[in-house]
Amino acid sequence: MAQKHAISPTREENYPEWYQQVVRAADMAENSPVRGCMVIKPWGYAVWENIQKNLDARFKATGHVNAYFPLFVPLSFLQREARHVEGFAKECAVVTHHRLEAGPDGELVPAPSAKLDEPLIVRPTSETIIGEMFAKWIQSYRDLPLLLNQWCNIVRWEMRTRLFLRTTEFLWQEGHTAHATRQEALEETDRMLGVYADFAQDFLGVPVIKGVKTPSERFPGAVDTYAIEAMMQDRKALQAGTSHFLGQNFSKAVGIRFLDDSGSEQHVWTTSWGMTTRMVGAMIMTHGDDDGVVLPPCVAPSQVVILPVIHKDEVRSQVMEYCQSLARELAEQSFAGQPVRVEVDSRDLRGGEKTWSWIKKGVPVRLEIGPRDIAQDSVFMGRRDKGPREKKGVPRSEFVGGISELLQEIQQGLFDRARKLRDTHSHKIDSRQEFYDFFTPKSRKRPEIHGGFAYAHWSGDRSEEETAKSDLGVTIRCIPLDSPEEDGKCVLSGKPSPKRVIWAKAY
RNA sequence: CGGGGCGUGGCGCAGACUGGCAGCGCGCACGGUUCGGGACCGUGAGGUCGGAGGUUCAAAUCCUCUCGCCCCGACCA
Repeated sequence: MAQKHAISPTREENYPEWYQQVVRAADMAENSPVRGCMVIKPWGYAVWENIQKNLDARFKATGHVNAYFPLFVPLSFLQREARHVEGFAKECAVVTHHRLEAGPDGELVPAPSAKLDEPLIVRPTSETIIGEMFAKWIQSYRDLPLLLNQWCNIVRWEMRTRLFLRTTEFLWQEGHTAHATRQEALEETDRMLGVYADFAQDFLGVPVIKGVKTPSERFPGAVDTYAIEAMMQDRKALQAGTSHFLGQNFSKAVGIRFLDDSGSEQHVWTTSWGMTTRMVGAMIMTHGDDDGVVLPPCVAPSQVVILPVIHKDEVRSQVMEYCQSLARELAEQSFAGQPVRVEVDSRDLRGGEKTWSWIKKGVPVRLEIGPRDIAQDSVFMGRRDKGPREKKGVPRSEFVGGISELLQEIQQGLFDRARKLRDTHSHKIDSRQEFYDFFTPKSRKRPEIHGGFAYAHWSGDRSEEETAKSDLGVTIRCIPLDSPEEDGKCVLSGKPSPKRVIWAKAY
């Protein structure tokens, strides 16, 4: 008896629970014995590795190089930038001792004699420690720009966590750059925002909007925070990457000075930018369906999985040989500049179960190969962007020759579908009543999927943001960079406004 | 930190009100029948019921204390 869907509940029934079940069914990650920390399992980690590989190439192509800085930051470093401390102090893990010993009850306790003179914090971000090194390395305008990136883990002691979307420890990259002029630093901030947007859209098929954050949503210590915002299938916004223009805030706090070409002392202008394992969650919530994860081909660890159909031992070697040669032939093809990634699944599992395991993992293309297909020199193909039973036979040579186009078609199709969903649920809103209606679910007890992106005017007043947040749980996600200047009135206060901003419920 | 809920084989749960041999479904192992499909039948392995103390002839169940986790809120990539 076939189930209707592989994932229960469906997105419609209970979106947050659907998400958890999808991650689980795809075997991508699970909660660990450590509070708020996840274990990323091989399939999930392979996705992250592909993200890393592609992003890293984009960083290199824009002139950045990788380096590595310590996991620990002296407490006093954090304190140097006033707003920075304020923002991060309440979520810092602190190391106070360097040795354990048996306590009165025989249990291990931190040794009083091994108390650190100055506590260390586990980095929640690395501006201060990297800035400290920058100050040593930068003397002259000839040392600039300095364009570094590091791949590492971060700890932020959040109250509530969810796999990939928000975990106490997470993986990310953080770019840190120093420039001679304000203009150069602004250009860098914008360039990296562009890199993130292109990556999200072209690689992960996640449509994003580039924008600047309001002061209340700004990175602690930044002059301006830019972000890319995406809409998930529950119509909530997810911040998918940030690029900060830090001005001279950190260079003044840490003392990063140089002599310019006229011999006068200046402070450098810095930027920082980051993207995290949250992107895996963003991708899942953008493309996933009621049968599980749907992976865009670019990021899929395996783009094609071959499922040998063997129901008699006599055909085993023939079928396996055909599958192996097909796999080799496919791997000689290329997609997005790389060899097609193919896997032959020879696990000792029942056919249906095996097929469904790959559906739940989100592999773009499945090929079922049995004696019948071999006789016709064809493949029996299923696509993850179509229904699980919507399969068809294709002549082998035609399939192999067209694999690159097929993967491209799936990649593009997923992006288009996601953009359509976002556009369908994005509206210009001009009255307070309409605004409240848009963000109020019909059923209060069990809120249905509702709302979306409201393009509405905002006067720039903080109190209006607070009203929207306390009344509706809605915040300004960003002030879109590409939206035109347009005189209007704030949808909440009626005060004059120069531009529409995006309001939404957010993760 | 405020409000709710839950800890029972690997996973999901029942049993608790009214104390009486620790159960069910899934998964797992083996055998068989099937199989271009998430099949079925049979057999089997696996639990000191989160922990400590108490009441009792007898505690998963009642009482006291304690630890942990999840959900809703505030915080957030």
